[in-house]
Amino acid sequence: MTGPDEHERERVTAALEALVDEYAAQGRERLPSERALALTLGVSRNAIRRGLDTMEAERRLVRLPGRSGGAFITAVIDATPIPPFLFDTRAPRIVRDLDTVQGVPQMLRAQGFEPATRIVSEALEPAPDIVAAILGIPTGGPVVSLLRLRLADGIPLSLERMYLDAERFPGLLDHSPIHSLYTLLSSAFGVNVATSDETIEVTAASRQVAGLLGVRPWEPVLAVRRISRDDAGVVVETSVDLFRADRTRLAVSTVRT
Amino acid sequence: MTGPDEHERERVTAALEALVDEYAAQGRERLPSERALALTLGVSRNAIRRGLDTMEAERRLVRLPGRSGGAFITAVIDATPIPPFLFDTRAPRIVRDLDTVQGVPQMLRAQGFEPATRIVSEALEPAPDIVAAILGIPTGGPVVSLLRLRLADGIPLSLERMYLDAERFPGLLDHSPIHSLYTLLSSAFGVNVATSDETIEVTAASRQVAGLLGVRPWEPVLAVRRISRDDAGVVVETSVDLFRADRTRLAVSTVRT
DNA sequence: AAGTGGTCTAGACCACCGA
DNA sequence: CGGTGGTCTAGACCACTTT
Repeated sequence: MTGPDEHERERVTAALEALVDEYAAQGRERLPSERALALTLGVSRNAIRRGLDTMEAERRLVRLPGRSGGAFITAVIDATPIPPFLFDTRAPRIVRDLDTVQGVPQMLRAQGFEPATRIVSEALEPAPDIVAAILGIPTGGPVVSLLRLRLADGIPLSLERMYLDAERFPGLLDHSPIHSLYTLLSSAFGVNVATSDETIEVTAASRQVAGLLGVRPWEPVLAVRRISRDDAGVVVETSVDLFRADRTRLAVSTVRT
Repeated sequence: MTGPDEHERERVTAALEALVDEYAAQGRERLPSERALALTLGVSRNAIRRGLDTMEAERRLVRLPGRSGGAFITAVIDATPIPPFLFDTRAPRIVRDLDTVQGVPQMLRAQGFEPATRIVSEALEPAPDIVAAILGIPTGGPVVSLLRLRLADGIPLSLERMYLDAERFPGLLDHSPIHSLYTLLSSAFGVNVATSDETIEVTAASRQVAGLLGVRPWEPVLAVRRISRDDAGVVVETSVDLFRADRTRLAVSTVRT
C-alpha cells in the first residue's frame, strides 16, 4: 500500500537498491543515468539524486562526472567479512606500546618520527569532581591542568589533557614549558611513576579537538584514559590522550598467568 | 571576487558561518528561518538548506521542526578541549581486559552480561599469503578459518575471524560448533596458549561487517589483531576481532620495568 | 491559524569528457 | 557535439507544534 500522500524516499530507495542488486548479480557495473531513472520511477531527478546520495554514502556506489561517467556499483571484491588483508599490520601507523610507561617523544624517535610538542595551555585550576576523586583531593582543590598537542613529523598525532595535584607539586608550572613531565617529576620532586592503568575507547572528536588534531569534526579518535601511580600506589596524575585514529596503532603483549 | 558564474555554496556557507558566530557571540541561539535567510542572502531556500545541512553534520546546529522550531546553534557548553567528564569511566561499556588471555564468554559473564556466540562460518581454506606467513606454513596450505559473532545480552558485540594451521590441529572442525576454542586446544591437542601479542586500531565497518554487528555501514570499529603462541613460542592462531566501538572499552595495566 | 523544517517537482545552467 | 553528474532556482505541499 504505497499511498500517494506518503514520501517517496522509501520507495525510491527500495527501487534503487533492488536495481543495484539486480545489476550486481548480472555483473553490470553502471546504473542508468539519473534522468533515465527519474523517468522510469516517475519521480524527479532530485529524488533520484537523494537516493543515490544515500547509497554513495554507504559506499555501495561511486559516481563519476563526465561524458562516460555515471553511478558505478561498488565491486563485490570485499565479499569476505574481515578479509585477510586486515591481518597485515605493516601499514605506516605510529605504534603506541601499552606495555611500557614511556613518553611520547621517546616513542616517536624510536620509530623514526620527528617529535614535537605544542603547549596549548598550562594552568592552575580548581579540580572538577571526577578529577578530584581520582587524585584523592577535595573537589575544587588546586590542580595543575596541562593541555599539550603532540606532533609527529609536524603532523598532529595526539592531544593530551593531564591533571596533577598542585599542592603535591608546588611550583610545577615554573618549569614551563614542560616537555618531559615524568623526568621533571623524578628530578624535581623525587616522584617516580611505577604503574599505569589505562582504558581505551573510541570517541568522536568535538569541533575544537578536531581543529587541533587536524581532522574533520566528529571523526573517530582513540581516547586513552590513564591513572599513574608511584611506588607506594599513590596516584600521581590522571590524563586523557586523544589519538588520531588514522595515525595510531596500539600494541600490547600478554603473558598468561 | 565572487564571480557570478561560480557556485554559491562557498558564499552561502561562509555567510552562514559568520552569522552563527555573530549569534553565538551575542548569546542568541536560534537562527532566522530558512525562508528569511534565503531572502537575505538572495539565494533559493534549497541553497540555504544545503548550507545548514553541512553545519548540522558538523554538530554546529540542531534543527527542530514545528511552529517554534528552527536552527539552533549548538551550545558553547563544550568550550573546553577534552572536558573533565571524559575522565569518568563509569559509562556502561563492556570492558575487554588486555592483561589476561581470556575468552570472551568468561569476560562477559564476569561483567554480568549473558554471552552468546553465533558461528557465521567454519571452513577449511587455503591460507592467504599474510596468514601463512604469520602461522609459519606455506602459502595455500590448509588452514581452519573460523568466523564467529559474539553477543552480549543478545546484542552483537564483536566479530572474530581466526585462522589456525589445519595440519597441526587435524579434525578440529569435527568438534563443531566450537565455543571455547582455547579449552578445546588444550584438552584435544595438549596445546596451551601462553602469550599473545595484540595490536589495536580503528577501522571502518564494511557493509557486511556492519550488517552482522548491527551498526551503520562505515561506523568505526575497534580492530584487535592477535597472534597467540604456546609455551615454546610457536604461533598457535592469529585473529582479527572487530569490536563495536560504542559498546567496548579496552583496559590495560602497566608496570614500569 | 500560522510558521517551522522536511520533502518533492520541473526546469535550467555548469564543468567535464568521451565519441 | 552530446550526455554525464553537480548545482541552483522558484514554487508547492506536508507533518508538526505553538500561538
